Amino acid sequence: MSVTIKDVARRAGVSVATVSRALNRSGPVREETRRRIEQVAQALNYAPNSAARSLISRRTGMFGVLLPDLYGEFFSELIRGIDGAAQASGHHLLLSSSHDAASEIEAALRGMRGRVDGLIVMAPKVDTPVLRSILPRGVPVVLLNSPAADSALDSLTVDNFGGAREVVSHLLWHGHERVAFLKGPERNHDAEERLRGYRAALRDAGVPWREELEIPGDFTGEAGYAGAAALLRLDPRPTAIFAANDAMAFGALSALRDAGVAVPEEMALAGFDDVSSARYTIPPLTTAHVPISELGERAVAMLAESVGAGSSRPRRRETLAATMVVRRSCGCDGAGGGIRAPRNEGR
Amino acid sequence: MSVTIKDVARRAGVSVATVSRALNRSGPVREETRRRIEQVAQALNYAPNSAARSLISRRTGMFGVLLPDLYGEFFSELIRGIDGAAQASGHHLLLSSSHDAASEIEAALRGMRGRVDGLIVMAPKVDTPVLRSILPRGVPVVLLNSPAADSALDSLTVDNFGGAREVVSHLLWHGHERVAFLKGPERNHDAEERLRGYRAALRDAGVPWREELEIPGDFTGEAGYAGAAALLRLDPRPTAIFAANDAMAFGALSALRDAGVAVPEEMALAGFDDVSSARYTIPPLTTAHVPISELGERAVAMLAESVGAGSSRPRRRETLAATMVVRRSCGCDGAGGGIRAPRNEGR
DNA sequence: TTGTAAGCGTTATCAG
DNA sequence: CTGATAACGCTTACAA
Repeated sequence: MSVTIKDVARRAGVSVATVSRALNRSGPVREETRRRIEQVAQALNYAPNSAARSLISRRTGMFGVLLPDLYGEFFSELIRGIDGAAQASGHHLLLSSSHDAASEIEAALRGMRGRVDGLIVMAPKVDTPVLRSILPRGVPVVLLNSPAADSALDSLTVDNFGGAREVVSHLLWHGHERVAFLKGPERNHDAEERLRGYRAALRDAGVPWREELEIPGDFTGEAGYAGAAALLRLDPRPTAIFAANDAMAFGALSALRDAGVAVPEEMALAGFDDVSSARYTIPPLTTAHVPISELGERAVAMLAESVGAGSSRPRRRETLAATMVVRRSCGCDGAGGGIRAPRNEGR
Repeated sequence: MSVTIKDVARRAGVSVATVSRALNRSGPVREETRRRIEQVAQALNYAPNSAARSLISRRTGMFGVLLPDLYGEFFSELIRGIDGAAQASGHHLLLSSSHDAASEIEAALRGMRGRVDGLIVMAPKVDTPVLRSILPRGVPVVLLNSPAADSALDSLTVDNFGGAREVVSHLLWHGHERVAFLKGPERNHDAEERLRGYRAALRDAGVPWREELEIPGDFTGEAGYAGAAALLRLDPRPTAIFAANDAMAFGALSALRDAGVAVPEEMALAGFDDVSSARYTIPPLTTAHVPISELGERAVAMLAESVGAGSSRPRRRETLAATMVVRRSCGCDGAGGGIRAPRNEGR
C-alpha cells in the first residue's frame, strides 16, 4: 500500500542501497543520481517507514514522558516546555499520565519499553529506591522533582525549600507572628520540601512553631478552601497564610472572601508556583515563581545529552531556583500585578 | 543486548514461532508448553520489540495528537480526556503542539506518518480544504473543532454558536442594551462561531448591532485587558461584556478592577469555556461550559472505532453542547459555586 | 560510485 | 500441536 524505498529505487533506476545512502547522506552518491532520487522520492511522496528504521537503528526518535497527572496549569506549562524542546531536538513525545502508584508507573513504563530513546519521569509519590527498581536499565532517564538523594540517575529539581523559606521569611518580615501553612499531600516530595522551608523560615526568625498552624491539604482548591476555613475558627487566628501551592491559595482566597475577611489587611496570603492566573486574583497573589516550562526544557536537554553520550556520561543533578514574586496578597503595595504584570498597553 | 524472542525460544526449548503463538495466544499451543514459555519470558523479563512488531503488523498502538498550543486550562483538560480514553483503549499518545500554520502542521504530520494508527487534529486556523490536502490518506482522522463543512472526515465540535447565543441572550435578558464582544483571533473557527452566536442573539432580541462594540482580541488575558480598557473609553459605555473565552474575561476583569468599575453592578461580564478557575474569580464568572475532557474522550472513541472498522465506516460528525453556567458576573445572584442553568429560549 | 545481500525481531504461512 | 521459513522496510558491510 504505502510507498517504500523499493518503489523509489525502481522508479529512479537504482538499488535500494543507493536510495538509502542518497536520502540519508550516509555514503557517497553521485550528485546527479542523488538529485534524481530526491525528485522521485518527492514525486512519490515517499516517507521512510519508521518501524523498519528503528528496528535496525535502535533509535525511535521519541522521548517518553510520565506524569502523575495533567490537571492544572502546572502540567500544561511543563508539557509546553518539554514539547518545545523536544521538537527543537527532533524528538517526538510519547505521553502518559495519571500515574501515582508505583504499579501504574511500572505498567506505563513497560508499555514504553523499546518505544522511546529516553524517559522523563515525574513521580512525586514514589520513593526513589522503589522508582529505581522499576525504571528500565539501558534507557536514559531524567527524574523531575524527585528526591533522588541517590544519584545514579539524572535529576532536575525546583528549589522548593529555598522558595518556601523566602516567601515565609517575607511574610514574617511584614510583622506577622502567626503564619499558618496549608500543606501539600503526604509523601509528596515537593510538598515536604516546602514544609521544610516554612519551618526553616520560622526558625530563622525565632518565631515559635505551632502545630495547629500546619493544616493538612492535597494541592487542590477545595483543600485550600477547607484549610483556610479551619484556620479562621482558631483563636487566636493566624494573620498570614502560606499555601503549599497556588491552587490551594486560590481556594483559601475563596474561603476568606466568603467569610468576609479582607486580604491582605486582615489576613496576608501567599502561594507557590506562580501559575499564570496568580496575577489575576484579587488581590494578586504573592507567590514563589517556579520556572515550569524551563524545567521541561532542561529535562529534554539533559535527555538529549544522555542519548548522545551513552551510559558513560556522569549523572547530573540540577536545581532551578524558585524566586519570590511580590504582589499584593502579602500586604505589599505591588503596583498592579507584581514583577510579571501585564502591560497596560494603549493607555 | 536486549532479550529477544529467540532467547526465550532457546531457553524454553521451542521455536520462535511457538513462542509467538503462545505469548499472543494466536494459535494452538499445548497448555504445558505455553506455561513453560510464559515462565521463561517472565524470568528473562522479555518484552517484544515494538518496532519489529509494528513493522509486520502495521499497527503501532499509538494515536497522534496535533494541537495548536498547549497553553492554558483548555488544553490541559483536553489532553487529560484524550489520555484517559487512550489508556483505556490500550493506545499510547504521540503528542505534538504549537502548530498554527498549515506548513507546520504538515511537517508535524509528516513526522507522524507511519508512527500512528490514527490522528486527532485540532487546527482552528487552517481552512478545511487546505487541511484535507495535507492530511495523510489511509490513516483515520478525527478533526476537533474544525469547520469541516465537507464531511469526508470524522469530526467533533463544540456548539460554539449555540453557547454564545445563549450567554448573550442571557445578558440581554438582564436588560443590557449595549453588550460588547471581545473577539477571538481572526480566522479561528471557534472564535468565528462565537461571534456568530453573539450577533444572532442580538438579532433575536432586536437589539441593534454596533461595530464599535466588537473589539478584536486573540484569546489571551492581555487582549482581554486591553479590550475592556478600550471599551471603558467609549461614550456611551457598554453595560455588559461578553468575552470570546474565559482567559480574555479574566483579563477584562483585571482591567475593570484597575479602573474601579464594579462587576456586575456597573458592568456585567461573561466568558466562554468554563475553565476551572472561572468559579474562583470575584465575582465568579458566568460562562458557557465546554465539556472539554469529554471532547477528548469522544475523539479517542471515534478514532478507536475507525481503526477497527477500516475505511468502510461512514464518516461521523458530532456536536457537543456548550451549556451556560450562571454565576455572579452577569448580575445573577448565583448561589456560590454556579449551578448550570437549564437551557432556555430559541435553540 | 554503485549493487548485492545479510540482518534487525516479529508474525504468518506453510508443511510436518 | 510444532517448526522452518518467508516476509515486513530499512541500513550497512562488503564487493564490484
